[in-house]
Amino acid sequence: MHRGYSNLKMQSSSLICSICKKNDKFVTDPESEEIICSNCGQVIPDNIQVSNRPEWHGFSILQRNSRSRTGIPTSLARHDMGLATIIGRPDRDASGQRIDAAMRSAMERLRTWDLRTQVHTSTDRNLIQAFNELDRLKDRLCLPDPIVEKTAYIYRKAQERMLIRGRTVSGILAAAVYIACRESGTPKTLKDISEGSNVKLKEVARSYRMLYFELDLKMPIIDPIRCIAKVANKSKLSEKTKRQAAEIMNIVTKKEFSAGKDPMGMAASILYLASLKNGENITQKHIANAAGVTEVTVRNRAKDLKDKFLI
DNA sequence: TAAGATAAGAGGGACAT
DNA sequence: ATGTCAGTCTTATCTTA
Repeated sequence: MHRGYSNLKMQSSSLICSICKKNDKFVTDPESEEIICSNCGQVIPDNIQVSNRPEWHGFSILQRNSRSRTGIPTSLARHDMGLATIIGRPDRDASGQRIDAAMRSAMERLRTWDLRTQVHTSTDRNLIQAFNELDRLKDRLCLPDPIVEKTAYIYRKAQERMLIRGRTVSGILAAAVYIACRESGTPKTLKDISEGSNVKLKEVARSYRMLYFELDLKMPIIDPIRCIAKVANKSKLSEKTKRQAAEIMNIVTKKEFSAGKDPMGMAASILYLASLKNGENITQKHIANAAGVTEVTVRNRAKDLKDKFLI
């Protein structure tokens, strides 16, 4: 059985993650163009110290090779957590001698049973199906590994509590991804996930609420500044506009004006107003598109903001 | 063509029955 | 469990500059 490495589009960059200080592998969110650390899942700020050195030193090629760690890491996102031993197809024994036909057929039988017992229980079969799907989801949504691990952890919990029965694997999985994103502060909307996973928005939302209650989750609220960053990057707005929008967002959030409003809608309209102030020609349509809300929402929010804050 | 206005409808939370 | 209500957002259509 081949267990491949992650097929996420890794980019080796000249950066090193400022949060976990360990990692120089990043994935880029194609939508928002945010750079995300593949180790800790944090979004990397644009202006950051550069250093692409590994955290260890190698004084010779030999040492270098011996110090780089290889092998399949253990992962919650494998039904056996990547720990299983698998009987291979050897035609030689441990000392390198060819093994005879009788032994080979015995090994073949053992191998068959070995494989059968590994995926024996319905739990295992369910997890295998789910994690295969998670693997595809990872590519579609460009999820960094820590989010994948979190998702797998949540899914396992749901499985343990027998919450999957009578519901679809994809629905629960999509909801788990959403929860994982929320927990790590990655601004992905239910809509993003619904579109990436071919699960209807309604079902993702329902599954999410179910998991939220059943697993007793405490969800951090979405940081509205993150939403600003996401929308601004996606719609290619200038840094200046972005900064001003963030300031406005801070004020608005403090006055609790944004309570109960869609944070993406707020972010979109604030960016719209900020870009007008800076003389950037940006249409409501463009910004609404980038935020995944309608023009009408942008208009209404913008109008409210103008009225209340006289911007 | 972009922006504003208006209306109908969906879906979910709060609350009462 | 079910119904109602206010508030939000979406979709669609029309008007205005």
